Amino acid sequence: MNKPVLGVIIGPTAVGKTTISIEVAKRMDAEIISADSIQIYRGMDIGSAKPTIYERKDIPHHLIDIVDIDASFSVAEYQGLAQACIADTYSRGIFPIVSGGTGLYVNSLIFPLDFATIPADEALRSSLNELENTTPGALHDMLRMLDEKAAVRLHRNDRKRLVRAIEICKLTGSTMDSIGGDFANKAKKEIPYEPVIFGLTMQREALYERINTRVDAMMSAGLLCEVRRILENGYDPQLTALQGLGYKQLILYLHGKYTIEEAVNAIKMETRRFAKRQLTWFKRDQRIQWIDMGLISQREAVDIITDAFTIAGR
RNA sequence: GCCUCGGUAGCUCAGUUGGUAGAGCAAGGGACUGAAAAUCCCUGUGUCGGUGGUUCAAGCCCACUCUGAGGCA
Repeated sequence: MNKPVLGVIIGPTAVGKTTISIEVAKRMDAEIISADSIQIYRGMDIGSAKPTIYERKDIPHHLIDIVDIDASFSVAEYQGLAQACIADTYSRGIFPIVSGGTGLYVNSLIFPLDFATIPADEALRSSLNELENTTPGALHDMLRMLDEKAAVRLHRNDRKRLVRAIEICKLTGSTMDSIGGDFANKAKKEIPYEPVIFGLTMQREALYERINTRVDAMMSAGLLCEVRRILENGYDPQLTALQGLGYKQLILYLHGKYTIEEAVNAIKMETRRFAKRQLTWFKRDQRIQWIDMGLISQREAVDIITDAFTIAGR
């Protein structure tokens, strides 16, 4: 029995996913499901490079503007919403295209990942962080007692993951292994669709050039006003959402920690590094068919992807 | 024209009494299961401005030379 096809378009920031995805969707009367951890936030438009209302008017886009900036959100929630969204498009006879650059969000759909059902426990988290501050290495030692295998896998400095692992162990009394699957998919679980994945890429130098240009464009489009407005609305600069590229650095500028030039340069630099990390993330998924956007035109890329999606979908 | 101080990694610089170099940042590589634009790990990068000389041995000493900054005239 054939599983329905899921179109997936991934790639580093600024490579041109938005345009390509929309063009492919137009040709196929498809709908787009965003896999972007910043575009989910209402009010973060310019800095997150959200497709504009105009770009979205012909093609329904899902999972953009779904929460407020101070909402707590997680991959697990994303996975649930996206799976429901995908199921809904199938039921309406529509082809779904997942498009985005947040590796973990994408993987939550194209790997059979089961996230532990334990929500965040802020009190536990802050006390664990406190403990690590006073006794460095304490978290790793603690996890070793609770879940030897998880402790081996995590570096002793990787605070966030150590905290999360301890959180799960403490609240369930069991280990990570017994709760979830893993990337290697040893459990041989299956996802309910057949992903056809295209990765957009480009020579590093060209990509970096595009990033620099795009950051300048964001500044002329009024990113600073957007950031100012967010702060005026009373949002705490410490919020996870506001650690996003462009927001974090402009907040530092507004707080007088940076000159405007320094802030803009920092945005460019950190965006380049982010793109590198995205590439590292996606590199290991052998199913991805890579398209070098430096070698072919946008139109050709759209042709290739549309054809592949269409043929697979038959 | 003279004097002084510089020229060492992509950048800013360190380099002991001569034993062919090292920090930070940048960069590259990697990890990633409910914060992921987050978090974390690893790694070099060299005609020491050039040419001669002294020396077993020169980034370091000497001469010449190119070049930058400042000062004096």
